[in-house]
Amino acid sequence: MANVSSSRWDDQIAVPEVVVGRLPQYVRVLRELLSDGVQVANSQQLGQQLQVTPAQIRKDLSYFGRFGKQGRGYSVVRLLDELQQILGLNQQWNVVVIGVGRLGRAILSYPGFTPDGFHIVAALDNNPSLIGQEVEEVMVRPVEDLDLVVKEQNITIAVVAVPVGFTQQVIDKLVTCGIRAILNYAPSSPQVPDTVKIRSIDPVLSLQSMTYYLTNGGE
Amino acid sequence: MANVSSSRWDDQIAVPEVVVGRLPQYVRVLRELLSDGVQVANSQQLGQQLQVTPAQIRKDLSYFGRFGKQGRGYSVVRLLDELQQILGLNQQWNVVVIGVGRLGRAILSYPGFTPDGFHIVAALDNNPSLIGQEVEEVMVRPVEDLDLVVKEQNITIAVVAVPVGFTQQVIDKLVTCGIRAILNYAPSSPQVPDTVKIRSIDPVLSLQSMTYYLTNGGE
DNA sequence: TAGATTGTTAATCGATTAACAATC
DNA sequence: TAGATTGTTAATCGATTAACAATC
Repeated sequence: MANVSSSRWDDQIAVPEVVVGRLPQYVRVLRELLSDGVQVANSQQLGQQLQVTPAQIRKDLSYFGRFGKQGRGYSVVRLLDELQQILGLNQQWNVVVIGVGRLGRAILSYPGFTPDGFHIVAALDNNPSLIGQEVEEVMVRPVEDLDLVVKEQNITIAVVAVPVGFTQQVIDKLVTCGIRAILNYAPSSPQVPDTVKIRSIDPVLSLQSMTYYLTNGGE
Repeated sequence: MANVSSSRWDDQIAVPEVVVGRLPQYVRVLRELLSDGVQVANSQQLGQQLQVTPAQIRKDLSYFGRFGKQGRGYSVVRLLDELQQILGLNQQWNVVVIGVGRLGRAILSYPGFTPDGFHIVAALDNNPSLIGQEVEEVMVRPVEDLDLVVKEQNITIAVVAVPVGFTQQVIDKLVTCGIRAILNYAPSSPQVPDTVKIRSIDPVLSLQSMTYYLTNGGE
């Protein structure tokens, strides 16, 4: 019942960004539970693991569908699969890294991306002495080839690891090429149109927001 | 006037965590303005740079004091210095890195911490073949020495770069040693008492929250 | 069936924004 | 002084939590 067309979950209600931000954490916990052999979990148990209230978990999930069973809870495999589907984690994503300096190389050699379906298939730099070199099985190409590389290799995500002064111009180029998801490692907050998503990895900002508590309040 | 004791800004009102989280970004923008030779900026201009409303900037700052001049705006040097003071950025912070694997070494060689006053003065691992080695001018010591090292070198911040399975136990040890600020690079969400601040650097989570928009909504 | 837990609505809480008197 | 912009209060907006009927 109540299956009238106007009640379909994806009709109008936009999902708040803060909810989307929590889903990957749900996925992580569900994977753990799955590998621990847990078959069913209720919102109470999930909430405990995730440090959020059970009500929030149920509310968050309700934006996407009805995945639980009253009186029982959620099937771990089922919920995991649904969330992975929703987030697009059941597919491969091709990634280009811009900037093959110290940081760029660390990113290229980081083994944590591949198991989650993020494949670094291209690396660009404008340093002539790097171009043509092979780094972690990826050939370094000039930044001018960006457009070409993105099309050729069906790339949808870019990781930016260039010096801070070049960040904005590189990101502008990425946007022009049609890239709509950017992971920025430079200590800057570049501007993008709101059709494009960007996340910045910025350890110094994280440290600086903690020293506040070391300096003041904390007895 | 209105300087009665009960109206002092730091009397009761706790500063929301979300406000503290924005201050380091304010600092960054102010530093840019300073190096561009800008002497005065109003909340309108600051808001533009930071992509927030002028009202939010004024409100945020009002938690800490009255730094502006009506009709003019804020002195860039003055405001910068005040915020650096509030965040504790005018002092040096000694940092220990736990885990000297691939990631730990990348962190040790990252040049972005030092200019902001974060000095990595110790590195710990439990791999016997690493102990005693010097990495980026820091001698690797066994994890058992943690307590000793923290005391000896007056360390207040820890960076965790151990494999995910060891994260929680390492963090428990840090908490026991009195560390109250932790930067965690492992893909996990460790539990800490709420006297301790922790921030996690997790590029995969960031990517996963963006693929949602690549998969669905984005026309 | 009785017990448990969901999905959802309504109440609460907190953060953002608007508005404006104070004042440089 | 007139004009501009702050600091702050009140209004709005949005997110979290509580509560409970629906239902497994």
